[in-house]
Formats: sequence, structure tokens, C-alpha cells
Amino acid sequence: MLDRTDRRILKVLQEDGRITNTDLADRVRLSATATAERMKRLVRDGYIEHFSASLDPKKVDRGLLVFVEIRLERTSPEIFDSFKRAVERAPDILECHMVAGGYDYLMKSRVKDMEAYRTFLSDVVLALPGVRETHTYAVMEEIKDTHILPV
Amino acid sequence: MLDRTDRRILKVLQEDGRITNTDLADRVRLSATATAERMKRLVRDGYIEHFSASLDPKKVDRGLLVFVEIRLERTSPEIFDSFKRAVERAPDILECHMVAGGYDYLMKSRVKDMEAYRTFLSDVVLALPGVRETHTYAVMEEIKDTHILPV
DNA sequence: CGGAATACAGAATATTATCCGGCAAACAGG
DNA sequence: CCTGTTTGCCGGATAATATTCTGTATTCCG
Repeated sequence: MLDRTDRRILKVLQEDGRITNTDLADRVRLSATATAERMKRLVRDGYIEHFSASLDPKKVDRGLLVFVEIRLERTSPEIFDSFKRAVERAPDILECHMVAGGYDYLMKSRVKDMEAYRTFLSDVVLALPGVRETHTYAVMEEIKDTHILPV
Repeated sequence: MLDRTDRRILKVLQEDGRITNTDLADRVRLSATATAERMKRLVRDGYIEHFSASLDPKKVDRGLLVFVEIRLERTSPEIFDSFKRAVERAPDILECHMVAGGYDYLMKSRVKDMEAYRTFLSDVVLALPGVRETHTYAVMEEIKDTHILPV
């Protein structure tokens, strides 16, 4: 279980994953040793999955964000499985979730522009096994985009 | 502009944001000094937006992922603006994007369970200014969830 | 009550980051 | 074709940080 101090550590680390242990210790009012121990435990016990740098999509030529709704055909477990593996291998696909009921997926992708999206759609999405139908939502404005969870 | 070495640094830092500069230098085959300089530049020039720890949603009582489609009423710029601000203040809302044409939004949220979602929907979403209609997609299985951009 | 386990602090040591001086390649202007 | 300037890099020195170790207080059980 997490106590108040653990939660504060998680909060700070979600906001600045590269803070030094010393500074983190100051922020949570604990010795450097105790803070390092807690952080190691939070990683070991799986509360923290990983640390990462977030890039500016525009700066690395991924200025267009799209969501794609995908309907699969009625399909076998093998096709189903190879769909999953293909999704995992495609670096343009950032997220893919099975939603509500049938064989429906919601996919999140970042590409350079509309032209790149057309290529992505035909070469990657429609090449996925079992895809029957897709619907594209292009994002015009990103109001919020984070993955900070309240703790 | 980014050269091959910058891209490798970005790739490594996306995968391990807390790697030591020394180890990073080894991975990209550069001296520690040069590596630190490049990394500082990548932050200063905005390629890297921030560093963060990713938590396991289940471990922090956010086991249910939902997407919500929202249709706003025909509205004034002021309402529109206060909608944005309200979204930013709501910690349960991880993402919110304006999509395709009209007053349509796609929202991503993590909550504890269906009961928490019902509360979230009525207390947070339907309390947002200008909301006319919503449609919920509950996620049954997360196939992929990353924000690593190919560089 | 003990005795074990846990969480913590602070000092000592090991590791890492930063600063500094110098070198070589690329570049621009004459 | 020079030559001064800029840029990127390296390696050593120093400063900052992390880790290890030892000891102590507290809690948790039996």
C-alpha cells in the first residue's frame, strides 16, 4: 500500500522524471537515503512502469494526430492474434484499444500530415489482418494531452 | 536539424528517461561531455518537452480506461474557452481533442471502475459548459499504449 | 515484555555531472 | 588560398549526486 509520502513521490516523478534524488528528497521532506529506497521499491513493486522523455510531435514531423475506429471481420483466434502482433510492431500506432462489445478497435496514431496518413492507412491499417472497415477522426486541436494520473 | 546521433539520443531517452548521462554516452558512442551538451540543446530547443514516470494505472486505482465522444452545443467563444479551461483542471481527463469539423471532442479518461465512471460522467463531463451529448466507449483490452515517436 | 522487522538518518565512499582548457574540422570573408 | 571564427568534441579536474554502511528509533508480533 501507498502512504502519503509515496504518493507525493509519484506525483513529483510524474511531473519531472529526471529530478535528482536529492531534490526529490527535499520536496517530500525525507532523507536522500529513505527517498532512494522508496523510489526503488515503487519501481520494483510495479507502481512505476518506466521513465521516459516526451517529445514535441511537431518537432519530429508528427504534427498530425488521428484516431481510427476499426471494425474487424468475424475472425479466428489466430487472425486476432496476428492483428495484435502487427499493431505492436507498427511504430506509427501509438495506442490501440479494444472497445465495447464486438470486434471494434480504437487506434491512436501520429503522422506527419494528411498525405502521410493516407499512406499509413493503406499500407499499415488496411494491411492489418481481418480489417473490414475503418473510420478516421483527424484532430484539429489538442486541448489536453497528458498521462499523469492523480495519486 | 537533427542528425543521426540526436535521433539516437531521443530514441534512448524515450525508452529510458532516467538513464545516466554516462550510460547514454556509451550507447550513442560519444563522450559524456558532448552527450550532455546535445541533450541540453534538445531540451532547450523544445525537441524534448519533459521527462516523466509512467505509472501502472491498475496499481493506482485507475483500472478502467474510457473514451468519451462529446458534442457541444452551438456556443459562444466564452463558453468554448471555459470548456477548455475546465478540461485542463480536471485531473481525470487525460486527453481531450477537437476532432473533425463541428463541435466534437474525443476525450480519454482513466477511472477506477464503472461506478467511478458514472460519477465522473455526471459530475465532471456533464458539468462541463456547453455539453449537449456524449457517447462512451469503455476499453475492454489495451493492445498497445505508448507515446514513443519514431525518430 | 522481548525480539524481529521496518524505516529512517547521517557519514563514508563510489559514481556521475559539470566545468574548463585545448584541439581539430568546417566555414566565411578577404 | 589563407586565416580568423565558429562548432563540436575530448579528457582531466572539480563539484554534485547516488549508494553503501552503520547505528538508532519505532512498530509489530508472539
